[in-house]
Amino acid sequence: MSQDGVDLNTSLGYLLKEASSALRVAMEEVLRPLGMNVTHYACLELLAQREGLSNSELARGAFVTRQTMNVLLQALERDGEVTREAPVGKVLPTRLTPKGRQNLEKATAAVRSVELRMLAGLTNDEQSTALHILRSMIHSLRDSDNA
Amino acid sequence: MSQDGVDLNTSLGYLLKEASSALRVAMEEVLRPLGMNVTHYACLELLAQREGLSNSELARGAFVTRQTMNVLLQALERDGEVTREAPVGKVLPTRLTPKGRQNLEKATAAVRSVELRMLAGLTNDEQSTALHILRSMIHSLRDSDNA
DNA sequence: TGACTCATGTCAGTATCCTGACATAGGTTG
DNA sequence: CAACCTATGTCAGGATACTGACATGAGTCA
Repeated sequence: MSQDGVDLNTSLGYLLKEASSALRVAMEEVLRPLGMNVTHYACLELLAQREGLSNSELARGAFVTRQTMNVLLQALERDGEVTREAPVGKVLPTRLTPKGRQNLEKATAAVRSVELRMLAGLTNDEQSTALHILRSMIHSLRDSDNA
Repeated sequence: MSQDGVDLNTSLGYLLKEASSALRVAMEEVLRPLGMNVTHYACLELLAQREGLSNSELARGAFVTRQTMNVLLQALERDGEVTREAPVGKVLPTRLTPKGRQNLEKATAAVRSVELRMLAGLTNDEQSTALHILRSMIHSLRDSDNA
């Protein structure tokens, strides 16, 4: 262990990864008792906010590939949490079932408690500043993605 | 695609994941031509900042398991980027070779350019605020990790 | 209308990382 | 000193996500 505070603690990139990792661990922790993982939860949350998203759209929103999201959706459909009925062309719009919506509710509560814990030491001003900063970072990184 | 800006964009947790994902993608992009990935780079950077770190310490610093870091270190040792000589008890301190240090230099430059791009739209004040905010989040999440 | 381009859903194969388990070294406590 | 507990390095096995590739539907342009 030796020391704990080194130069790396002044790197925004490293801290970003560390924070994201800590958040992921905390979320997995509260979602495991509910039989969910982060991708599973993200998928349901996305569907709750925008009904009828396609497989590809969900994949982008959850930061996984189409293939990964596809196997997840197959499992969710098998478990009766979502339905994928009428193909619009080649696109398969997905919708939450009552069961899926119910599962999501418990998960949302669990995840919200984690978010509140994460924001505990921050003022409202700091929170909105954080939103602004993160949006700026994302925008700057995406812009020259193809550089 | 339909709309792009939804309610999810006000969730700090989601934006954190999005930013981290974008940063990871951008880093992988610039590291690939150098024959590195993010974990590989993180390992070398950690060793440059603190000589003689053990496998477990490196794993924690790079946010992977001991096993994953171990196979990476074996590969790095085989390629002559690091050395693991005198076992202190059971601990195997790792050190950078000149070759490893040289590879790291190029990688650091590449990664720094990504970080600068990420911070392009932010003032100095915003950057230090971001450091403060991320540290607070990490601290709050870690505190009750065993809850 | 026909050719072209792009995005989608899906299949197969592979790489990557993690979980579980074990023996061992170090430190602590009685 | 001995018994415990923790942390380390390592091995095997399995889960998870990704890359590559294919055929199909939608939109565009001549």
